[in-house]
Amino acid sequence: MDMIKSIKGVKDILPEETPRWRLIEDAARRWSLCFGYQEIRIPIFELTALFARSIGAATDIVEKEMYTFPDRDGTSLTLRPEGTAGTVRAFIEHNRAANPLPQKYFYIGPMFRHERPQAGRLRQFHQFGVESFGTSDPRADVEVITLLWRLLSDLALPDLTLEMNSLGSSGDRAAYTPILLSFLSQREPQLCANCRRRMNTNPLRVLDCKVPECRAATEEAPQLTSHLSPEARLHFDHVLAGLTAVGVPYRLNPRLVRGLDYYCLTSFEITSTHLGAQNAVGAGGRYDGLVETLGGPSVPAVGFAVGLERVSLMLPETSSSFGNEYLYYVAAFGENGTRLGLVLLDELRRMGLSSLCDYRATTLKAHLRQADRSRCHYAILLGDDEAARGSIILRNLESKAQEELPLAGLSSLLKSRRPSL
RNA sequence: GUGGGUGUAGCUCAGUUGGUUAGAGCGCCGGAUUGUGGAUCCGGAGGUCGCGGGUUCGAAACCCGUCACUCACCCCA
Repeated sequence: MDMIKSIKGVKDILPEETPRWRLIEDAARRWSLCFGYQEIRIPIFELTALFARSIGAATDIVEKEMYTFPDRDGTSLTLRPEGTAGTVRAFIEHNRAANPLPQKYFYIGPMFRHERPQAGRLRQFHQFGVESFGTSDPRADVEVITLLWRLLSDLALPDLTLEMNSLGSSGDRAAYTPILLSFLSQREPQLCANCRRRMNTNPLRVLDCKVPECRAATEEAPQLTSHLSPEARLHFDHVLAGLTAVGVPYRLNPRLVRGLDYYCLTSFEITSTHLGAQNAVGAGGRYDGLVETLGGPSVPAVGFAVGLERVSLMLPETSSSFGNEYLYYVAAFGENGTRLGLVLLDELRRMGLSSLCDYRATTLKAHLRQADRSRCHYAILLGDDEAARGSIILRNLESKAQEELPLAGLSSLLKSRRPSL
């Protein structure tokens, strides 16, 4: 019979790796709560229309990357490709805008996109993201960017760069696009085939092309940031000034374009040179119109998302080299020792003292080998000799020091030695 | 969707111009040590050589196809 294997582009996170994932997730939760963001848990599937309407029907995500399937009654459902749409939907559905604003949420969980897997890109991947609702003040932009920067810095990720841009209002972009197009059409022969196609589909993306010839050809292209409305310009200046004030370093990147339709004004991305081609660790921006687009009140919002696989790829080994550790190994052997050991093991665990035993082992030697391998700090030796004396031998597995202790009340005694646990 | 690279033991990999029974290190199990772990020594288990077809007296090796993994394009976190 053929072995059933996992689906292309999905990964098992094995016990050896879960400690590093907990480290990342714990840091994300800690920093979020510290900044006043509260956790929200939303479904991993939604009506397809939600994503089509929010992300943009013409984007790659919606056009060809969604896991979409019919429910039994025929309605089209989709595994979430990102977290903002569902968070906004929940915000509207529960009429959260009737509660005092601002409201700040964060989420952690799996997302799904049907792409060809490569380094740092999977079909099921994990994102941590935040959404700040109700504040159009640029300090809200500064806050989410600062949260992202503090988190990634805390995790000691190497060589991070924060890139900043402003996409202006939708009106600004509408006014700018023809200006850009007239420039591009002059240079069209120098552009790559992809960019000539992009001129029709998404002209802003031409500025973001990696092909050197395209970069050279667009070197002197008119920049969106020099065609911003006064309000958008002022907002952007305040965001940049705020970042400087709190000491978050950034680099202006006028070519930075976000792929999702709902972004406006502030747009940012944090990249690292340690990631291969998919070099964005986290990215986000402002999306003031999205809540209204999805049928809610007019509520400004700003947020970001972080790719946790990419964080994990960059996480220094030193900060995650610990494995799972346990306190006690109960080496119970012999007829009476085995019987008493079963009860002792349970008593230790009820005290909250992590304890292991390999029930296959019948000799002390085999027990100690298991105790060593399983990273326990102490072994509790309980054979028939000890059983007859009503005692155990507590062995420190690092120092090899042993002491004999009474079996009665042992778990309480050991607990009192480690009150912090 | 398009292109490149790689598929041999649980893991990392050798395997000569095609030649007998496919190897090593690590890991695993056991013994040396019948109540004391990690070190050492000895032994053992573990393989459809990704899969299918072809060439050949003979294929892990050569050819064709296919699948998987991987990197990159596209796009994105």
